[in-house]
Amino acid sequence: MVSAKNYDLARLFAALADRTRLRLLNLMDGKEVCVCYFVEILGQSQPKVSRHLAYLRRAGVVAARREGKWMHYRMVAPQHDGARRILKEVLAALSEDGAMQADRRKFNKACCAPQKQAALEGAPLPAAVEGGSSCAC
Amino acid sequence: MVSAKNYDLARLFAALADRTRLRLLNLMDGKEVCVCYFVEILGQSQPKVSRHLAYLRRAGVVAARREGKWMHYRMVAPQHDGARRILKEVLAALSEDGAMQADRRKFNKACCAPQKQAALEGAPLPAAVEGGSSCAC
DNA sequence: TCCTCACATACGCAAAAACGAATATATTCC
DNA sequence: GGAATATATTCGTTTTTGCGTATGTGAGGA
Repeated sequence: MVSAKNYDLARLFAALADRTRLRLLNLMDGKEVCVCYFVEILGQSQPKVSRHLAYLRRAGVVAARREGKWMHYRMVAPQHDGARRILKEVLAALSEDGAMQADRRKFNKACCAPQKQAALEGAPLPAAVEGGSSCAC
Repeated sequence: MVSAKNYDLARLFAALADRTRLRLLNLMDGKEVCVCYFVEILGQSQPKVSRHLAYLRRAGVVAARREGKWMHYRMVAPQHDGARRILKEVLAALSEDGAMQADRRKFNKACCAPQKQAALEGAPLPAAVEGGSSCAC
């Protein structure tokens, strides 16, 4: 794929320059995830999560899809070669971070037994996105 | 080298989330550069350049060395494996950006004939840093 | 010692970002 | 149609960032 010229890297980094957004991206890695899961796993207020997702969407890093009452978010690979490579390294770095691993563990647990968490009763399960793997259960 | 645990990636990205700072890093790639060169090449005010260099220094991305009246800046490879890999991809991406290439060309021209630019008369030439290459003249 | 040069920092301001709280919107269910 | 649910957006405020301008600092030269 050919790189789009004049990609705004600074804008990409601004999107990455926030811990909450990095946590969201870490959870979205390889999966399409419902907002309610983000709220549950991060333990942050719904408006806060929603605002950060909107920021990522405006920066072109993620895309959203509606399914009934639920919204699913997934990462989108940038057209720009360099940006795509950077993002790949970012996700790799996140996967080695202790706090991010804790988020993933919590996510898997919730994903395997959503009925245990009142807020996730009936919510659509995260689904693997092309090239990614879903929950291990 | 072992990754330092709990590296603050968001902080790194904040340092990268500014076009002026990306231009500075692009020029510093593989070289140790005097502040006066930055000012000349970027065409920005000296306090502005100095402030952004200070920001990068506080973020641990660059280090400074005094030589008489002059200050030389160079990049420092982060201890953290992931951060180092990310930074490497960032520099690679920058090197493919049109505006960054223009900066580099201007830099090489000034470096080869500093006497042509009044502001660079007598200023110390950029020097290659370990693993980098200096000016091509 | 005083002046100049190269650079750093302080100050005041404007714009952007982040947040909690409240409210709006879209969809489903009854 | 009306209530309930999931999510988005707005509002007011506080914090952070970036900038121009002015000033401070350290080193070298006369």
